[in-house]
Amino acid sequence: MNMELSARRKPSVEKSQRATLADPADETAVAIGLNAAIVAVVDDEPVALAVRGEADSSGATDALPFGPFNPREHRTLEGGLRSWVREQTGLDFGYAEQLYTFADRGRHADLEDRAPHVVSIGYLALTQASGQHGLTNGVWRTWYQYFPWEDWRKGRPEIIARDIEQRLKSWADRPSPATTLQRPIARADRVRMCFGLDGAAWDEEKVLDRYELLYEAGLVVEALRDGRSAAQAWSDLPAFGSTMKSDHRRILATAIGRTRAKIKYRPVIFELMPDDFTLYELQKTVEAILGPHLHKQNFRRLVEGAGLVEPTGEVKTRTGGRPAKLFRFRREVLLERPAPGVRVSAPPVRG
Amino acid sequence: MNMELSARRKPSVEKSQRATLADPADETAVAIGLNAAIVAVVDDEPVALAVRGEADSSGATDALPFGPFNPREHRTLEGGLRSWVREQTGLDFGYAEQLYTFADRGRHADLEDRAPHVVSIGYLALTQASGQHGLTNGVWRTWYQYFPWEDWRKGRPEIIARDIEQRLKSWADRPSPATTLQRPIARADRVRMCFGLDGAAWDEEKVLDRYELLYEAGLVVEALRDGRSAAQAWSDLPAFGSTMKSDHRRILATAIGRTRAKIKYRPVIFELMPDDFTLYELQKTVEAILGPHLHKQNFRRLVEGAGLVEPTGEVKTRTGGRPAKLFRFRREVLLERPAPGVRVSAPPVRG
DNA sequence: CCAAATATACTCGAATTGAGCATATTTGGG
DNA sequence: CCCAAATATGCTCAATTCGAGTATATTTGG
Repeated sequence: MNMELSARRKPSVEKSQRATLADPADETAVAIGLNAAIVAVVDDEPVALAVRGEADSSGATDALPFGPFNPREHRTLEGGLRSWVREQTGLDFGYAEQLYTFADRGRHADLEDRAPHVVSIGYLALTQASGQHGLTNGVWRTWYQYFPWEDWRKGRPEIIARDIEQRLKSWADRPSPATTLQRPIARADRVRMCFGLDGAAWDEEKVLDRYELLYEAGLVVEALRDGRSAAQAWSDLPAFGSTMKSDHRRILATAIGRTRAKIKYRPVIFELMPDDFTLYELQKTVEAILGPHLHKQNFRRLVEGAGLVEPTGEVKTRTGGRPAKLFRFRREVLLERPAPGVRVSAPPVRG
Repeated sequence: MNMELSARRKPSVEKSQRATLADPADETAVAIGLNAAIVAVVDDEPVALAVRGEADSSGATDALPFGPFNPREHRTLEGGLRSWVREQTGLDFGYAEQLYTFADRGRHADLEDRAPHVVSIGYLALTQASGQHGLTNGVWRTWYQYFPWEDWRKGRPEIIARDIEQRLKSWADRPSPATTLQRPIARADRVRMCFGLDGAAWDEEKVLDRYELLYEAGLVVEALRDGRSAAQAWSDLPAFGSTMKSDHRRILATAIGRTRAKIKYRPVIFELMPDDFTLYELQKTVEAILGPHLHKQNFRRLVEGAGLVEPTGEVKTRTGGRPAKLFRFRREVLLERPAPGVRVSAPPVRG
């Protein structure tokens, strides 16, 4: 969020609107990387598709499927992304949306002005992991391998109290190098809000905020790799989740946060489901994404009442109890409500 | 949303991860344009900052402040954007967020493979129009100059029934060139949902969807400029709002939609307000953004009850009636609630 | 046939929301 | 000075939604 670097050159308004955009070989030329965070749910576990790349300077080998955008070959950004993913993993996914465009990575290298200028565009894709897709390469990895502090399925994850809380608080107490004018919320408050400490509520959507806080505090190895000064202040750090190549873990954090937010107001949860499913299977999938447990009876009332599903007439018998009716996504809901989604409000979990 | 173009070249996974990203002078090099949709509210009218550029092929002269991202000069994308805006307009804005990265523009030209490969990153900025800012260039233009169908302040705008509805419906009845497999929602349903026709509810957030529908149907002049076939099927078209250079109107549509959505769950409305304000002034600003009218007493209950504001102790006397208490934004709300915003639910306006 | 497990139906009080009525305090005109 | 008009503010009330619990139905496995 800091800016202001160059008032050195001052082209006129007209010049800026005419000149440089026309010649991609000049100093404003950059390469664009397309990156796919492909999300699925396998056995009630939220996963993302990772490929193995070469080890980079930090030793990271996991990467998201990615490749450069080539405007000669790719008609659209999303089309280019699909080509790369198909080529690298054999997967054809259905739903995709753009997440964010990152250009700030490798700041350390950038300052020395010899790094390639690469801009990353992150995408979120949702798919069914099992089924007809011909996955030829890549492996489904649980989210929590990269973000153990996001795993609230068995209550507050230990790593927060054991490894994170004290370090972040001590980082918050260190004087901030930048003036606080540009940063309206104090570090200590950000720590408290992001991680639900000292009575604040845990917000499962703030995945990116939490990752960036750990990055700023130098607690994830990417910070060390990028030469952030905060990272050098620690010694004997435990691992704060597996790392990934480049800024891929940041992109995955963005994807997880977006997924958690989006299923609440768009029926994208069904991208992760088979055609027919029981309401409890649907609930388990929602809980895999969101974390905390929902009230079963109310979930059913919610999802049926909103017209999101309709019974197929079949039942699934091997449930271990009374057979469950099978449902399918009711597509007509898209024509009826402006923002149909699984409007669950998880009970506030506080710390 | 169509894709799949090239399976011509098939580099291996390893090659794709190593080669091209490193050399920005190769065929994957593109120029990045930074574009700012700067939003304010002037006299209860929602406005955006426009600059005058040279007329392009369609005769458009209005543009958003913009300029190329230069990775040597600009440390971050947002920093580059702020430099360009300051240089072109003299304005320093506070709040900014990234909107979307567009690369599909000028499809016609792209096919002939001689257009520069430019990727546009759109940003939304919110600011107070009046006040200390030294605006040296550029002019505040009402949103509705570019999007007259979005102006519901006096009920449903005439242009929908007079110029849009029939044309869109006749376009929807024409056979679609692409197979419908990729496009799960039929044209007629999209028309109905986007514009709130035939009993569907008007959703003020779908600004981009509406613009893109008009673009696909060839009803905005950008479609003609880009050589879209649908645009050539019409004769004697009335003007569907003022056009803008390049894809700037699309970016502005994205900005308006995002602003309308965001004030409901983040306290960004206060970026548009002076420090002290009455609750009715706040309500008028919200209504300038969202359109329909809110229930005054409930708005007050909502905004006070949510802890978004606190009284300053002063009153504003020249209201034409009983003096109104002055309020200010209560920043502490950021530390209390995960998603504080003006959670207004406008009454469903149907057509 | 029964216990355990699961699915499904229904109830009930609390909280939120939509809408309107009532009261308070100004200004401006006779 | 008094009153009507205009605006601000306080309060009520019914409808709806929400969180949580109880009750019933239908299976499987011993």
